[in-house]
Amino acid sequence: MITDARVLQPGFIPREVQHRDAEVSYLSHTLDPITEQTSADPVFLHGPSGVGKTCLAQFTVERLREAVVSLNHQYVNCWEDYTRFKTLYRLLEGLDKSFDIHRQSTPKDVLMDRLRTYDGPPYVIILDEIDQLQDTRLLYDLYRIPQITMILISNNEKEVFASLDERVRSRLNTCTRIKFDKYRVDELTSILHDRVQWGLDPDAITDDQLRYIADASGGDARTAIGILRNAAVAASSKSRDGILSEDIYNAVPEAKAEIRQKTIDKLNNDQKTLFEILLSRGELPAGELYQAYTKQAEDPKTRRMVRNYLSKLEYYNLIIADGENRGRSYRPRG
DNA sequence: TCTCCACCGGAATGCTTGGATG
DNA sequence: CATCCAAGCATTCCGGTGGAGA
Repeated sequence: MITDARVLQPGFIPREVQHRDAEVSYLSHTLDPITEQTSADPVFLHGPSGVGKTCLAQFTVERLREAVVSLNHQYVNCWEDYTRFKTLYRLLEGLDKSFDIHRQSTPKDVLMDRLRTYDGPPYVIILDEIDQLQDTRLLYDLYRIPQITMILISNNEKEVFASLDERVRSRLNTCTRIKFDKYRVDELTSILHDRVQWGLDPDAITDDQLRYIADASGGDARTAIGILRNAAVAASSKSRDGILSEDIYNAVPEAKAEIRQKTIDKLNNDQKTLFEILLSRGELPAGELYQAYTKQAEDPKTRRMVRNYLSKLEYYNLIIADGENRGRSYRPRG
């Protein structure tokens, strides 16, 4: 029944992007100078998760590559590579210039120097989840490298700009910003329909079932495709040639749990402890949470460090922080 | 309305780690 | 092998904030 599993994978880049015509043409237009072998101004893509920001950026760069004779490009997820070193390392990797860098610190800033001396064709870099970068001056440094064109992606426009260093902000304030809204149910349905066409037997699933999935995913394409994948896998493991509604009902919580589990796996022990306390006890004021944590953790960290952990958990959408200052309390999400 | 204080989060400083270097 | 050094994590210090209670 599954004819091509790749199109149901999270990182798959489709050959056509649907319902984002305006965004695609806006982005391509901004990147136009690259076809003349010069770099373009930075672009900032923002909007909630699962609305096609990453997909569209990669898709557009892919298309640009077909039109331009020579062009280097690289995608970096700043959630995973959030330090200056790791980000720079990835960027050099994209130019095949990282071969002799093996450790976390060759002399002071060799990586940046090497990037600065790059004088090849235009280098288009996609920096995803830039709000996770701990050193935002990196953006300023990259901005000043003439060959580099930056596509910046983030969920939260305001927070990013608030956290930026003054010099970066004044530069990026004027750059092109493209806002992405959540997909509507009919849009998601047709996106799913497209994936089915490439990845499943045509009769495996009905339009009504696709619409149900689209509705259940809350406008998030990643979740929707995850649900479709799980339902398809469940059906084919039972050697059926079509997806039953039952497969879909089961796949909804499964897919959501999968996405959540992926982020939980990235937590360290202290962060997990905090999250588990909130899961078992529900909402807690900050003080009580810290007390519970010190009892449970074998080597409790300081209050300040715990605040860092909690803000990380909040960013990961695992917990919700209510209230300001003195009255703040934390509770698990969902 | 004023004062207190729990809590937030920025910044400076300290500690640990592990590849590089002689 | 000993030493060096910056990354990365953690602690310390501290000003800011807003709700509770006098």
